[in-house]
Amino acid sequence: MSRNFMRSSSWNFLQLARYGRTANHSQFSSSNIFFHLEEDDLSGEDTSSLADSQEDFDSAILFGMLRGNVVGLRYYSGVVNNNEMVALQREPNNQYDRNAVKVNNVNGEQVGHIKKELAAALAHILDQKMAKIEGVVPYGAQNAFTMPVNLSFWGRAENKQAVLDHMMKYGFRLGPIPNSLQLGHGSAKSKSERAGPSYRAPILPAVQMTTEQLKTEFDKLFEDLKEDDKTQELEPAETIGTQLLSHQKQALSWMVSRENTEELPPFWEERNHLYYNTLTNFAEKQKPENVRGGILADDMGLGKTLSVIALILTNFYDGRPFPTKKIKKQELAESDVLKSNMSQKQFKAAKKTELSTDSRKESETLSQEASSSRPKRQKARKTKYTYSSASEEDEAWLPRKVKAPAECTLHDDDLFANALFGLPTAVRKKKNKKGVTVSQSISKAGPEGQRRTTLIICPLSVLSNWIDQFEQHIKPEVHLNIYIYYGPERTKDPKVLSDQDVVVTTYSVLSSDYGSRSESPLHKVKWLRVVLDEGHTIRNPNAQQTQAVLSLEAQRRWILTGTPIQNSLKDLWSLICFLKLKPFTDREWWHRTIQRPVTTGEDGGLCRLQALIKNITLRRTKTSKIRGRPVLDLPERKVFIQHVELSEEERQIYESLKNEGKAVISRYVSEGTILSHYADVLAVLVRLRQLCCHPFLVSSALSSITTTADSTPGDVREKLVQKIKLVLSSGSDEECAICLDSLNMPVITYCAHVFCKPCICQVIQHEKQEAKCPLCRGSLRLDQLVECPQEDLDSSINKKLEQNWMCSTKINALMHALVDQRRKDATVKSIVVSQFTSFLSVIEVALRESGFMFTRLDGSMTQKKRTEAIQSFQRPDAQSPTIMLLSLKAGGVGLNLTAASRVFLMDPAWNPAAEEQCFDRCHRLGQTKKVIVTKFVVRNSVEENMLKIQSKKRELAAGAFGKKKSSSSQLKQARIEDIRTLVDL
DNA sequence: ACCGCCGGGTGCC
DNA sequence: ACCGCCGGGTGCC
Repeated sequence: MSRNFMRSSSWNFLQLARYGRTANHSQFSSSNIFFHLEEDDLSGEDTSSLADSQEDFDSAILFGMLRGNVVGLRYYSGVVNNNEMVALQREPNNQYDRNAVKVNNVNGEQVGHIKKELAAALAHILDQKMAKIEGVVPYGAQNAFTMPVNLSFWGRAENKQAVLDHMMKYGFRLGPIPNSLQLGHGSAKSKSERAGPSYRAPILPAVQMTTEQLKTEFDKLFEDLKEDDKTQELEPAETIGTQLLSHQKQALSWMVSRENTEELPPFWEERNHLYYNTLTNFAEKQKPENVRGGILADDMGLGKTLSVIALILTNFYDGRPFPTKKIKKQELAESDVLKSNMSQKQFKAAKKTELSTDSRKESETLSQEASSSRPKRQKARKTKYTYSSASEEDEAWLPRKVKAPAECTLHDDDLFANALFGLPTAVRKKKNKKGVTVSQSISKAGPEGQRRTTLIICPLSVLSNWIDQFEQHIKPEVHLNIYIYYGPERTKDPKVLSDQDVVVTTYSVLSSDYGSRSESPLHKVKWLRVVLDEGHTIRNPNAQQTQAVLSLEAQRRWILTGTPIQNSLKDLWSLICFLKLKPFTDREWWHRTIQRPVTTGEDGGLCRLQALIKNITLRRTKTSKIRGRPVLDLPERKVFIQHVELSEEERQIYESLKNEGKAVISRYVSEGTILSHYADVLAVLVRLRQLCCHPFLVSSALSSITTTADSTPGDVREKLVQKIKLVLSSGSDEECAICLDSLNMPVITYCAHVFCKPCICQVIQHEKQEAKCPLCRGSLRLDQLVECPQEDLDSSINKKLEQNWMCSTKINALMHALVDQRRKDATVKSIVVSQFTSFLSVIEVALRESGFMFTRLDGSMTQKKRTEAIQSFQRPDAQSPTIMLLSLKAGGVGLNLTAASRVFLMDPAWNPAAEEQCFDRCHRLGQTKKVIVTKFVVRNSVEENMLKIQSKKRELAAGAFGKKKSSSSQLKQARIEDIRTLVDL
């Protein structure tokens, strides 16, 4: 590898990691300790020349302040108040001055211009993004011609001097900082049970973790705000057939009140007939519209879906429930047939078809399956599913429930409308495509017009769950129209959608529709309500998916997520945008008023964030209590850390590899180049972690990564192959930056970024010659993508396994526990989790030897096989496997493995949250037994050091999102210390 | 703008 | 006076 390539590739590798931090969509999540350490490590590199123009002024410091003037006030309509924040915007095409800088108020209305002499100095700084300049008008807001403006200059520390010098050249000296102005598998079944080899019990006692250690940062935000007005309960509409739990009634009450509220949004006050924003000091006559929605951030398993279903039916229209009034029964039955919807059974059949197909392609013809197997007649049922097919489309847009005959009278329409809304209606004539004139009722009154449709957007994996739950919880006699907008036969007609009560679709369908904008019926409907299930999937503001969601038109907006803040405060911004919270939908105001104050630890910053989140979020954890009783009567859960000691042979191999790694790392440390050799450091650590599990895991293919040679094109390719293997085996959160899902057919780009093959191919196709890497904007070519030779990693393991099987300390400890458990109670099921799927393969051998029945779930399995594995494991019969081998990242959030009550975490994860989520797959609603989690950690190894660093990070985080960090050099030193800690240097 | 600047009108004291 | 001074016209970038 040439020096040059080494530099650029490693730079990109790092860049990828850093991007993961800033945009939270890299395969390395920021929770990954390594990459967390990255942060602004690249600040010294030539980042500015790269198109990485993301506004990451996260680590911005204040350079200084300057008083300037805003001129030309009389030409613009934008007004400001004293002390109001203003935004500066370059106007390079101004015909009078290429240096022009506009001054806008919070609403984006132009107030004036920066006086030209100053603008001449500022233009370069703004254009080169050397600093971000923020303005506040201190006084003189009422002036007719000019007004003063206090400008504060923010940027990366390394740009400070250049900015000061530049300003000086133009005769401006930045002043000091006035304190007051800082606002600113295939499943394998063994034969019969037999004893198998015996395993020793671990020598060291298991240590239980305290609940405090398990507490997440997000929950800390809610801690001192338990004295809420969110304890009111509301019984759901009678159309809901399920008895709601107390906390679900609270959720319902809170959601209904948020949808119907007339209160001002957070940080707004009414002051003498004007509406003031207390953060920006912006005021306007028009009342800022309240957010009719919010974030339901309950823990997984508390019933968010049920709460939303209850909301839809309870607050169906204008504070009223879904109508229960029966419309002529005959007509109803008739309409059901005419609409040819699927029966429940058929839907389930269709669902299986759906699951058998690769979820990513979303190409199965759900509706075709449905319509081909559709019966001629069927009984009325509780929930109607409307499917689009060519023959139905023309009629489907007719008013719900009643297919209006062509000669439909005004009277009938009125009846219909009244039954629906209890409101006066007007009737207008409309022609459908066939030219048959029918009548359609349109509600005249009501602030929401005729909107009545709720759009639910969810990941494909939970789509069927929504349908199941609608069926389960709505009384049989209630006829709610649900349209599943999915599959190639989905309607193109927005009218079909807007005549439903509920439309359910997936993020990927929405996103692909959005790609052909003019065609998307989803974007033409004025929705009553849009619900985002697993709403954190829109956390990357640059993703097309997010754009597709944000461009939906809706009055009531809800986000369901158990993890609103996954990595950083930034995750919240997309959510806030979706909720249309003024003024935060504009990135600048979000930064200035919330994000920066919090991250820099500014006074009151956290309080603001708390106030904001408290206002729009309802969050209960499984341990939350209502009137002193836990919201869910979940059996207790205990987490034990089981330390194990390596055997002498293992220790020998470990120490020799460790010393080898130490030598490499200490050389980098002394050269001061460690931070630019991350791939090497990572490789060392991965190998050590693998050794802690089983020596077979250490792939010889990875060991050559540190060798440096001259690069031929073949070499470059080989390096890329090694890099992708490293990424795939590192156990870090492998996520595709495009689909934000776990990697499917991973490929690595020439610039060393890893994506799903289908995802990146789509990008290349779409952008043709111009295609650029979504992460670093490096050029992309189809023929330069390198795939991971999948067979390599696994086959080498399989060969070793076939040839000479051997045990390991961890396998010994696991098998001891499993055998012991089987002796005590053979019905207890266990989940065995590892980040290394190859380790799962090794464990398989041990399980077979001891006659355990097991199944396996990992990321390489098709959706169909996954479902089979889950179903067989969840079955209560005696033939059902008692052990599930699970790869840490496999399966979506909804994965339900409640059949298990024991979890064995074979190796510590970088991300404690990933561990937590894994435990929750069995510790959730439906779990009847006490759950015991065992984390195996090898004494005196990287694993133990990983735990040390994790807890050290937790302490450092102190405030929810980490206060002002130390200087960049201190940070770098800290990272180096972390690496040294990991290898005992 | 109750300013600054511009350019025309004007011109002893 | 190729000045000074006066007062009207005028006004972002």
